[in-house]
Amino acid sequence: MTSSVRVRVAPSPTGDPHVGTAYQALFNLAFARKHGGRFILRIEDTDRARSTSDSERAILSSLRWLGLSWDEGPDVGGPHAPYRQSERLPIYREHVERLLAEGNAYRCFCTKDRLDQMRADNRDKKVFPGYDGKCRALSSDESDRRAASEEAHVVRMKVPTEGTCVIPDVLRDDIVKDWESIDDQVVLKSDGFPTYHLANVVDDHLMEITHVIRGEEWINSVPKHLKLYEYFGWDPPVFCHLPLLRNNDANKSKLSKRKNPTSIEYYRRAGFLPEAIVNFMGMMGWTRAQGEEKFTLDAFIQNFELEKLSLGGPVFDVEKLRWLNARYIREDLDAVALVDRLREWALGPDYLERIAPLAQPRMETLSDWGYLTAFFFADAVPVEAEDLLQGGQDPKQLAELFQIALWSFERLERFDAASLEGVFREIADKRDIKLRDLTRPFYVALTGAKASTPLFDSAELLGRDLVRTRLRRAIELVGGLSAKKTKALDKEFRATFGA
RNA sequence: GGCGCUAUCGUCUAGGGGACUAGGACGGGUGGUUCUCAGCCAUCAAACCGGGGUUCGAAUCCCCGUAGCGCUACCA
Repeated sequence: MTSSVRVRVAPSPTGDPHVGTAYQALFNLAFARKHGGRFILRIEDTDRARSTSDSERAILSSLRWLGLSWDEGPDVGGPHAPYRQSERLPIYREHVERLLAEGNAYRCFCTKDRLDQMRADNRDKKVFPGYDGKCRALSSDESDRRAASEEAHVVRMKVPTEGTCVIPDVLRDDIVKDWESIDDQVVLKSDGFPTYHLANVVDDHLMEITHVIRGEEWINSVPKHLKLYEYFGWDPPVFCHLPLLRNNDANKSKLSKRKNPTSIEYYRRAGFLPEAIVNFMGMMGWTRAQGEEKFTLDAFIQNFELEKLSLGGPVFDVEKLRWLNARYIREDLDAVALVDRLREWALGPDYLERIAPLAQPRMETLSDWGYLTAFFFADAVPVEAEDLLQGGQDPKQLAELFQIALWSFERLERFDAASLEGVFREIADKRDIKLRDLTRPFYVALTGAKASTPLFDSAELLGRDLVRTRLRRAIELVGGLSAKKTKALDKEFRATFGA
């Protein structure tokens, strides 16, 4: 019947490579391989403000490191290139024109203020806060005239105002939603870029995607997508919405970097093996009844059955990952292979030669290398609260300083020594603390030692993820920050350090 | 607030009307092995969210609650 299976993972390059992306990539890949189909990587960089090429590079390299390889993608090409949405703008434009011409979409000239006001009102009235359709009523003459005079506008698709829509899903019973609860979605932004919904549908069709396997957060958007398929006269793909990975906190909220390391890069730096990570992600979905939990990617693919996935959002439990990782180290590597892995990981010349200049001035003998640089090769570093508080620091204030630094680091475009120094100088200035008094506890938090290699350079080499994890741990060590306190501090931070 | 999804040990899960005294794994406890530790072995504690139905029989099907999550953007 249908042509062969084609699936895709479509990350948005707006941050660190997320384990959730890898999780979805794994399930898509397994489904494709199981059915002899193709697995495609598409970059959804339609958010001009947030997308970066650094992020795209990092995502590609992380997925490749995990061994989740794709058959078509921006780097390897394929019959439906380009695979980067920012390079497909004319295609989207053309489809938007068609929607407009056929009366299935309209230009909307409403201002942000008006929309905000409208949503606030609707929310107060406790009704669905969607777009009220003001510009839907515009005559085509007026719409054309205003567009011709270059008045800023978006294009919205028309969504029915009554009746119901059925969302089919491989893993659930049909989901029924009232059209009334669905917005006239913006499909083309005022900057000429498409929104996710339009670009996604157009590309999935053009790239002949047969099964859309993606995160649960998209379920509520399916009606809009189905409508677009209908407007274009296309057959929709099969939908399958995967549960979202969760934090190990009280509420089990959607996995977020505020609470957990979510960057694949962190796990790499912390010394996890790619095959263990992939195995672990495979375990989150189902396990064989009495069976072995350690399995290769090939075995996972052999036994893969999309329909058997369990739907409760799994907690990403690093403890269990550690256990699995330990088994891979013990059971799958001999001494030679282990040394190879270590070299690949951090004991190769690239990393060592960057550390060397920092350690060298402080070495009396070669053997000093060990204690001077140990923290570069660690995940967590052994620190006690009293080490952090030496010099009579107030624990609460110190926790705040760590947190402020953490937030400042997140805003940094480049995580390099110069930028880091800038952050510390700014904090010292704004908080009226001498730079050396400010930095002292950071040495301890990051290196586990009172004296060590220079802070800014060391932090750069450590990288964002390890720095973040160690600072977060330091905050906990000195007593933590309550949710309330964090909120207040965040407000103060935005006020003093700029929004 | 509205709408949607989900619900088995602390965690990942098995289970799809009787085989459930609810199984496995992580983590935890105890004991053994070992020069220490890790490992390994043995062993213990630990769950069907609540309430109603349906049925001879329900973790499994239905309904109602509750809770968690998600969506509710010119972010994806």
